[in-house]
Amino acid sequence: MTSRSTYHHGDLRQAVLAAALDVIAAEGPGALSLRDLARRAGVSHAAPAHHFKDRTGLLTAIAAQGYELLAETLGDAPELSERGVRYVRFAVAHPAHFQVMFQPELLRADDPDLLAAKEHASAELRAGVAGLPDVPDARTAGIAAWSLAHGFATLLLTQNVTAAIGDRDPEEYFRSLTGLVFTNQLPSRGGE
Amino acid sequence: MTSRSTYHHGDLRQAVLAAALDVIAAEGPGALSLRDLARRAGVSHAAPAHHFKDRTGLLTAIAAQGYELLAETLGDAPELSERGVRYVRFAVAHPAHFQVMFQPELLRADDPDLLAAKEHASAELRAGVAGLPDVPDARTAGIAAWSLAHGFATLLLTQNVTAAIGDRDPEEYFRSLTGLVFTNQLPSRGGE
DNA sequence: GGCGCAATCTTGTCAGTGTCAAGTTCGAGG
DNA sequence: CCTCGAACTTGACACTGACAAGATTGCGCC
Repeated sequence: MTSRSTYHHGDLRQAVLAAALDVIAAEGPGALSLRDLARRAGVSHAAPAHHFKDRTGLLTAIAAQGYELLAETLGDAPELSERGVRYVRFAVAHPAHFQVMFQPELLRADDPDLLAAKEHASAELRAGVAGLPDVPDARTAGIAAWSLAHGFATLLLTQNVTAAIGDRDPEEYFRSLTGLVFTNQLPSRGGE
Repeated sequence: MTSRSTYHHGDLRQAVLAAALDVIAAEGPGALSLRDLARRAGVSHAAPAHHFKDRTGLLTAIAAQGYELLAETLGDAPELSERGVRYVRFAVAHPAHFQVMFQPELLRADDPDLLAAKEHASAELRAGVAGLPDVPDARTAGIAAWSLAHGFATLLLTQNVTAAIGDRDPEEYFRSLTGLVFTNQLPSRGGE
C-alpha cells in the first residue's frame, strides 16, 4: 500500500479521503496535513492537491460525503424519534464527517456538490416532521428535535456526557432521553 | 496601539486574548496564528508564547475564560428553562469562546485552570436540575435539557437555523422551543 | 496497432507558521 | 544603586500550503 510500482496510484482520491478521516477522528481537522496524507499514500507531496485543489477542497469533499451518508442513515426511518436515534447513530459511526460538516469556516460554502448533498440530507430531516399530527408549528418542532439530537451527538463526541451514560449504548441512552422529553416528564415553570 | 514607546507592552496577555477572540469569531480557530496576533499587538513574533507557551496554551486559556463566563451567565437563574435561555445567550454573546470550549483536540485537557473553570460551570449546570420535582432520573433530565440548549446554540452559530428563525431574537425563539418540548406538543411513537 | 492527449503524478520553490534557544531590556525590591 | 527575574527580541530550524513546470501514463479514437 505504501510502495507502488506504477506511476499512477490508481485510487489516490479514496486513499487520501480514508487517511484524512482517520486523522480527523483521532486529532481533529486542525491536525490535517496534505503532505502527511501524501506520505501515507506513498505519493509526492503535491499529489493530493490534484484531486482536491485545496485543503479546503478536501474538507469540503468530506463534508459533502458526510451529508450523503447522513441522508442514507436517516433513510426511511418510520417516525420522528427514530430519526433522532439515527442521527446519533450517524454521529457515532462517522465522527470525522460529523465534525467537519458543522465547521463552516473549514468549507467552501458555495461548492455545488456540498450544496446538493446538504439539500439531500435536509430533505430527509424535513420528512421526519412532515406528517406530524396536531403540531401547530411543524417547523419549530423539527428544529426542537434536531437541536436535541444534534446537541446530544455533539456532547457525546466531545466527551461531555461519557461519564453520565457510563457503558450504556449511546443510541439506547438517547432513546431514554427522547422518552423523557416526549412524555413530558420535564417540568416547566413550576408545573404550568 | 500598534506603536509603543516602552520595551514592555504592559498588557500583552489581554491584547493577544482579545485579538484571538476576534480572529476566531470571524474565521474560526484554524485561522489563528500566533505571529499574526503578535503583529496586531505590535510585538515581536515570539512574544505571545511567553504568556501562553503554545498555540494550545492560548486556546486553553480561552476555553477556561469561556467556562468562567458561562458560569457567570448562568448565574442565579431561577429555573431550568431559563438556564437554557442563558446558555443560548452565552453562545451568542461569546461565539469564539463557545467554539473553542467544545473542540477538545485544541485544548490541554489536564490544564488546572481549565479543569477548575469547567467544574465551576458544570456545577451551575447541575444546579439547574437539583431541585426538580417528580423527575425519576434528574441526571438524564439534565442531559436532555443540556442537549437541547447546546444543540440549538451550535446550529445557530453554524448558520443552520438562521433561515428558520428569520429576524426573531434567538433567545426568544429558543423559549418557544422549550415551550413546545415542556408542554408535550411533540408526539411520541404515534401517541403512546 | 499506434498516435495523441489529457489526466495523473513529480519536482522544485516560495512565503508563512510554530517552536525552541539565547540574548536584551526593563522595573521592582532589597 | 544593584541585582534578579519577568517581559520582550532576535535568530534559527523544520514543517506546511500553494503554485508552476515538467515527467509519466493510460485511454480513446483513427
